[in-house]
Amino acid sequence: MNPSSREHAREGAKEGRKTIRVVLAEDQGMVLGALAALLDIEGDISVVAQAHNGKEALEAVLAHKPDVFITDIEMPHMSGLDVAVELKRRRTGTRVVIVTTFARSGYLRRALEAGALGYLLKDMRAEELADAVRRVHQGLRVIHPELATEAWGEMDPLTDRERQVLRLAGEGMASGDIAGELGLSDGTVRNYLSEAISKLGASNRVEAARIARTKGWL
Amino acid sequence: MNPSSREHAREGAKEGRKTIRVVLAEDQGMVLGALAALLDIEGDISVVAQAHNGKEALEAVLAHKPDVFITDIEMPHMSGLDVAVELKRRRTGTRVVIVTTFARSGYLRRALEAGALGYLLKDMRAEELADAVRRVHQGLRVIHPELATEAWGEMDPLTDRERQVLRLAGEGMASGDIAGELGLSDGTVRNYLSEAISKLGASNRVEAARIARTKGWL
DNA sequence: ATTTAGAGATGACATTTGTCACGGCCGCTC
DNA sequence: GAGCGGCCGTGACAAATGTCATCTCTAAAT
Repeated sequence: MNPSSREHAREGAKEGRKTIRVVLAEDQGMVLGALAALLDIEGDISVVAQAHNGKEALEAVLAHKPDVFITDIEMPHMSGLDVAVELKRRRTGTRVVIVTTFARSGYLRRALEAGALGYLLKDMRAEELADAVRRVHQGLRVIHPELATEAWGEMDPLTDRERQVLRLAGEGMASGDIAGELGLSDGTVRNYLSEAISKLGASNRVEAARIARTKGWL
Repeated sequence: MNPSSREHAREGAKEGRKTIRVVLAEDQGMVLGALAALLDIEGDISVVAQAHNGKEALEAVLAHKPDVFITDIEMPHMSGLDVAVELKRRRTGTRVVIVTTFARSGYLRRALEAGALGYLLKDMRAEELADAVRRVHQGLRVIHPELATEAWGEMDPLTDRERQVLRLAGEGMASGDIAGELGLSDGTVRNYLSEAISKLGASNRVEAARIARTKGWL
């Protein structure tokens, strides 16, 4: 926030061997633009493309081959995690930094499995972002401190069906409707819900859905 | 209101225009810093203070007497709407711009009642923010286009009790627990819920809570 | 080959939830 | 003063929900 300490000379914007090329993805246009502005202030970082959703993001990364790809998780069309998985599969050398609102163990685990090097929360100080980008660019891992420590193991105990049923129940659908939607019997749906409620230590479907949601399992 | 305290008549801006002094409030540190960076790029806008929550924001506005106050809604301690209400009560001349994720009619209505001149959504293009600030500074009203049109009347049909009960029910609490929490009878709680469900055209408490939440009535 | 686990189902049962009809008590307004 | 609407309660009833035991079938793991 002090523009006076800008001793990075502008001498070699192009030939300067050290500019880190970045692609940014974030669905909220205002935040996207603001983050780009924030990073562009830094002399050694250059935002080469911005994307408003997962599909655009994937295309942008493949087209520009940036050093670092910074992405939100919850976006239309394709989540940031999905994009990370796809990039890992394609073996692009791009390092991935996840920037999200949610401190959910499930998200962090999936991010690391997808090969992301950075996982940061949006309530971090803005000044630390550029530094995190530099660290990740060097191949270092940067995890938000509150998440890095802890026994953030807590595996998801739900089976696919349980998760599926619980998600619909959390939206307010009745057991019968869920059964119809998934082609199951009414009793089966109630069984799955009962199991999920018990596994999560809840006392009804709504609380169970709430718990699963906050853990990032839904 | 004619505050002639123009001691800050710095002429850093190339044009003859005086700089617009802004206080920013937003709970996510990264977004806060990024928006500040975005605005500081503009020659005629200067961010004089940043706040991470409602209480800080109120103090900052009272201390700095900015031309424009830009704030998120959902923040710890005090919501942006609460701050706006308090500023109106104290008759500070500061113009208020709400910047939020949520396109909820209830929020918009309350913002306008609180005297806010701007109501913008975060998925707007970032470039438009500075322009909105300038417009609001001139006393013009700037409402996000998608909200400005439409029959965004849709008054909240819920009574205080119904809202209160529905909020707890939406968290997963059982009727009996809600009754205990609010010092009511079990049957009364069920009556309120039944009323709310009927008013909102839902078919159960969960759906009712979901509907109320998306409308900004909860 | 045997065990284990997920998916799917049924029937029975107790509890919770949603609805309705009907009271009462306030405070406001016409 | 009568009427209205919010608030609070009761009792009764139907429907939805949650729990349990028990059963089949299939695909993996030991």
